[in-house]
Amino acid sequence: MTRARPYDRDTALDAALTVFWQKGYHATSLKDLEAALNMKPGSIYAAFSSKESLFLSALERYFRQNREELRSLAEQAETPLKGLADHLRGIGRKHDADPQCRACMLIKTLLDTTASEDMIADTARRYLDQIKAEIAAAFDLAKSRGELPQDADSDRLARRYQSNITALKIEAHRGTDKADLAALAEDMAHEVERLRCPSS
Amino acid sequence: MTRARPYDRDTALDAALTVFWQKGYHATSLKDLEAALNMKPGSIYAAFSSKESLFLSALERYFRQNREELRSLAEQAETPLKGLADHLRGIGRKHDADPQCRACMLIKTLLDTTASEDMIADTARRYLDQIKAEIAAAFDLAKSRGELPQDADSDRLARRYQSNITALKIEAHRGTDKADLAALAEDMAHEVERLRCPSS
DNA sequence: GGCTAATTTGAGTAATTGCTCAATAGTCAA
DNA sequence: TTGACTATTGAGCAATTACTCAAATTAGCC
Repeated sequence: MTRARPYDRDTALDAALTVFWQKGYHATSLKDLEAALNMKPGSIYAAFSSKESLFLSALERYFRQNREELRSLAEQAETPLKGLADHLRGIGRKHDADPQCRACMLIKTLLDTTASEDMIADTARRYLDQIKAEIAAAFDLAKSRGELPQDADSDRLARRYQSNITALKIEAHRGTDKADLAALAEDMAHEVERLRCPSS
Repeated sequence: MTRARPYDRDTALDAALTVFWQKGYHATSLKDLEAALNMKPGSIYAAFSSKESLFLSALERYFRQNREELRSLAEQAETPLKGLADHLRGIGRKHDADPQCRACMLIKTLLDTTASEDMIADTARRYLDQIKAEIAAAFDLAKSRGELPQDADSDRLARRYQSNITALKIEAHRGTDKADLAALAEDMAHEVERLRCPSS
């Protein structure tokens, strides 16, 4: 019996993320993971210690990707506010092939996690807070550029904005059709753009 | 050994709903249910046939309660739009004892459900659609009373409104503190009230 | 080629899963 | 009191769970 090619950590983590995203932490069995990672139980445990630890590593990968996406979007945007508005439109337009992977993985994790898995829920919460901070930074930038009034409350706006993303992704997961989803995203984007200072 | 008092269906369903709400469908074991319902496995299966069927019955109960709450709120409201806005404020104010039971059970179910449990996911989707229809009816009423412009799109407004409720409840589940949650709810409520016809 | 260290393997672990059913306990009309 | 009927019991089932480890396989170095 020949031995399989040594695993590649990132490839394995991506595969794990996909399964966990599709089925959720509890509903994903080691058998599922063995199939997805193409690794036998022993290898999985040698590499990742436990199912929980593997999940946390996959979740971290998801978080990093999302944060990076958000940052690069902020950099490329014409103005901070337009960047935020267009990001919403982008989510509304995107229709992932897999309908099970449309909701935000962090939110899904938060709702799927029991009191007996503090570690996981706390991690998801921390990541969500960090993303909210990124959003708040974008609103701050908009303020410093005069795109938003000086007395605008960045944290409050960020919370509202993140709520919109959460809801929009859940709506996509729910199966809302393309046109309706785009309309919802447009409503949200419009709300962001209405914040703009008349003078700017 | 004395026999336990015969079970009361609604009491049992409420208990089941609580556990399922706290832990989710997958993470809830029959042992958990036995303890919560104070029934032995045999009795549970005699009464509810299967874990899935018990879950569906509990979910239906949750749905009926929510629908009723929404309807009675619509009836009592000063005006339809004010009723909808105040409902959001109410959710923002409410701080349930159990932080695991703050997110909407239908959304939680939708995200927790794998492809292998179509029945459950589809049921949750149907219930969500019915609730959306109730909201749309409230917006329609607002139109017929001149509170909303005649060209307002009730379905679109309803989708947006339901998204707000989803996000608000998830934010509560996340553990956002009272003041911030209330502020978020106020933002959402304000958005509803801004729809009002200037003439009304 | 031969040696060593590092990986992978997969049968097997104990514990838990959802669930069954023969035995038991209670109820109530006759 | 009896006996027929219903509801409850809980030990126990096969299947699955997360996980382990001694043996097998490989790669890297001399």
